[in-house]
Amino acid sequence: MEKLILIDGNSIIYRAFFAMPPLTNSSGLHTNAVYGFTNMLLRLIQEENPTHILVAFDAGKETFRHEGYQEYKGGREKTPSELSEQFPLMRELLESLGIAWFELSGYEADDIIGTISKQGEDSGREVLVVTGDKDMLQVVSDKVTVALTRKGISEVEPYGPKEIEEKYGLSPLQIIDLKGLMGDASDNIPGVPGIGEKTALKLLHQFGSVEEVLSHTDELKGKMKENLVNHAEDARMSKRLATIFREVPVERSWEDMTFTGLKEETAVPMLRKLEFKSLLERLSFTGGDSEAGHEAAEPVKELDVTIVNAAVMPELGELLPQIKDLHVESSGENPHHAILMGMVLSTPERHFYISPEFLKSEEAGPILAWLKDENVPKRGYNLHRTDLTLHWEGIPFAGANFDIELAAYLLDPTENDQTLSALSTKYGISRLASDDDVYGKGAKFKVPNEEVLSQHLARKCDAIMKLVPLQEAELEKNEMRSLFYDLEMPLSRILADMEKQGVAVNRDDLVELGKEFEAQISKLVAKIYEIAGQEFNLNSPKQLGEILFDKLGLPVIKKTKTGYSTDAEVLEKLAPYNDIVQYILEYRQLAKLQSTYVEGLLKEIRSETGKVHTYFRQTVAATGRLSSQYPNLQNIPIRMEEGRKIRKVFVPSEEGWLILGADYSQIELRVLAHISGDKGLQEAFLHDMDIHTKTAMDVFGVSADQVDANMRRSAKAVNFGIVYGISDYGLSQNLNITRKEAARFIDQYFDAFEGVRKYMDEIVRDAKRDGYVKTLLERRRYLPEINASNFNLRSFAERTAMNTPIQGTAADIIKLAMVLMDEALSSHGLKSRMLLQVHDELVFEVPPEELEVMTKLVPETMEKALKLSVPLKAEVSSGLNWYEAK
DNA sequence: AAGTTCACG
DNA sequence: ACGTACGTGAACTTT
Repeated sequence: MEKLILIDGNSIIYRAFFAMPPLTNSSGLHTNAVYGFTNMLLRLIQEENPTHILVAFDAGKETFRHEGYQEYKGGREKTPSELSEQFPLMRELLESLGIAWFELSGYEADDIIGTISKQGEDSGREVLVVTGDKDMLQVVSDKVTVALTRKGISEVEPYGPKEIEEKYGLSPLQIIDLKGLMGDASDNIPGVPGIGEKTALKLLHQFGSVEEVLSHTDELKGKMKENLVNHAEDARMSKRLATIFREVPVERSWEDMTFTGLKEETAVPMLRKLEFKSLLERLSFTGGDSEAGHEAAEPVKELDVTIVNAAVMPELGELLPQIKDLHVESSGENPHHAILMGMVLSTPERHFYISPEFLKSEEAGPILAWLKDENVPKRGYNLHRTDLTLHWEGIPFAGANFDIELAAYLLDPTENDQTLSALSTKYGISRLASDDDVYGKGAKFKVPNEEVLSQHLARKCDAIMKLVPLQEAELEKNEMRSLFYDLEMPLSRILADMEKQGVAVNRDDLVELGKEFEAQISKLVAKIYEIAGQEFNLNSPKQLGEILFDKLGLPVIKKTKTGYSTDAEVLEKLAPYNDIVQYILEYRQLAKLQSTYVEGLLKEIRSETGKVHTYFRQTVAATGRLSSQYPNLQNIPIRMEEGRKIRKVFVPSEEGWLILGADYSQIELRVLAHISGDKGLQEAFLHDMDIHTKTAMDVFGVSADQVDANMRRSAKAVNFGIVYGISDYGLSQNLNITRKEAARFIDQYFDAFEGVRKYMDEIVRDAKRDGYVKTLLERRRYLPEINASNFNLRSFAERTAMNTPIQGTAADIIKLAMVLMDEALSSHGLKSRMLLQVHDELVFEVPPEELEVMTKLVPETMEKALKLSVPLKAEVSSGLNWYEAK
């Protein structure tokens, strides 16, 4: 016998919230309502043993009931943010448990339940509705039982036709009439004044329905008669409002609601994230090893680790073909200078520890062959680092197939602790000591003896093996398999190749440039000390502040947490008061160039190669962008001529070759045109117009030739603001205008680009509902603060919701282009090399005979990376160095 | 380890 | 009214 449980999600989560004491997980997320709801859900499943389950939610503020009666549900307290932030969590949890949920704009959960219960009943199935709302009793029948919550949510009381008759002396449908007469304060349904439950029941027992009561008012008397006559229309309307609509266009099939058991593989990580330990135990989802939950009680069992030596090699050689999991341990921040500490290869039963010495010995041949075989799929943690570490040891590595760190990043790019230890805890697999605990941190770092080390590394490899299927299930659930396997995994190998290649730097020219800067700096310092009347540490904002504001008496424009602000923005405003300010600004600029770019870059040049080898981090930026370290080659100066000269020292690594750069033109605004569907913006890009001029025309309502430089500048700032998730305050700061003027600009922009306005509204609304936003390629970013009551936190999350799909999709696109470019270079047999990515730009070094083909191939490949409703455009240029490739 | 400033997209 | 533009990394000073 099939049995469906229908749950009124809103009703239950509200009741759970107020019934449960406050509860947060360790990251401060409120979870009490989710906990209460889940508890009840699990109890229901256990007791009722349903074959189908659906949780219905209200969607949107406006429902069809508001059409006839604007005050419907008026006067309600705003939902506290501690509760509203739990809605997205609840939906996510339901999905991970494998329980269907549904909502439909314009309808309440009641109506969805009314509709589905009717369908169930019509097809002869048994239905149990769970809610805290008595209105729901109207759907009761032989087949449909309504369970009303009692005492918070800890108990439910089932109502069939018999129970309703016993309690009220009414039929289920008469519940509507009851509500029509007595009203409902919580929904702001008026009813008839002076008539409460007692009177209403008396009337209904006598006449049967609202209509009958109203047509027999002559048989009544006194105040009650008067009220009924005067409020007849209120009574009819109240009845209409209380009537559950049972014809909702529900697009959920019976199969969609099938419940065959909880989905352990996705439920466990979610319950772990919420830190619902008691639920995990109750479900005996302790996962793999049993120590989770009672860590102290059970001793951690030793893994079977074999230290590999010549004698063990034959045995390992036998097993190699079936090994997929490895962990290479190395120390040091910079992977290009990492020190190899050891390696573990694992089967489900056994772990093989290979010391650095053995790996470099003659006997390790089969292991090296295994490592470099691209047809052997390998799974590990940060295989990008593994590749680089081994590379500098002279050991080729290929075949990366599943990277735990990369998967963790895609599943939650804002989580900053993605260590194997943290992931083990999160997914509830056997505990893994943190590296800091095993090695000590900072100056205390020490490699333990081989027995301890090999055991720790084996545990890591064991964790990798266990995490793979869990993360795979989550990637699958989030529809991220393609993003992971087709984009990020291939890209990680490409990045490693680019980094190994490195970029040649002309050391002599850089030193020379440093001398020029030095000469200018010492002149400026002398002048500054002269005006100040004393020497001081110019690099100290504190000392500088004392000179400027206390000694020279300049006006204080802005303060920081710790004292006077002396940033460039403040100094610009102070410039008219004293010449010293201009000198300080110039000093700051040159000092930055000298320390970060001349001295900093010189330190990063590898003497053996004369190159810098940056490390592109693929798992840090919340939007999906890359970042670059040791050195950062994504922030080499370009805006100011003095700094731009730095680019002259980045040169081809081979005689006669050239540097070629190609950058996307307005990629973010093109992405916005695509995802917002705004016709005007799309039109502009289809005709390849100057987008800032076009914006100025539409915002100021003028023709192209009427747009002056200032209008274009303003329009450009507005466009930036739009991409960043606009706010009047931010724009006013940028353009140095009042907030009111900025607000007017924004309004005019949205009037001109209605599609963009609609997108911005919708993305924020979606984020509030789902708790996350997505890019075109399904990259996610969770926004837990989107429903916060704190204005600052919430506003920040709202701007992030607007910006991330744009910036993130642009990141997706250039990553796609890199994968395509890598394929194109090898399929065309070209010698040209991809060296750098700078968010919307790719940099190559090219032999002269390939310049022509590359000048065509690179922009073409970038432009076809992803098909949008507007064309992508890439512009290419080349020269003897990076400065000239502009 | 945190705060300030500034380089880039 | 609330008070900030989005995303990074490095150098330097102060705590």
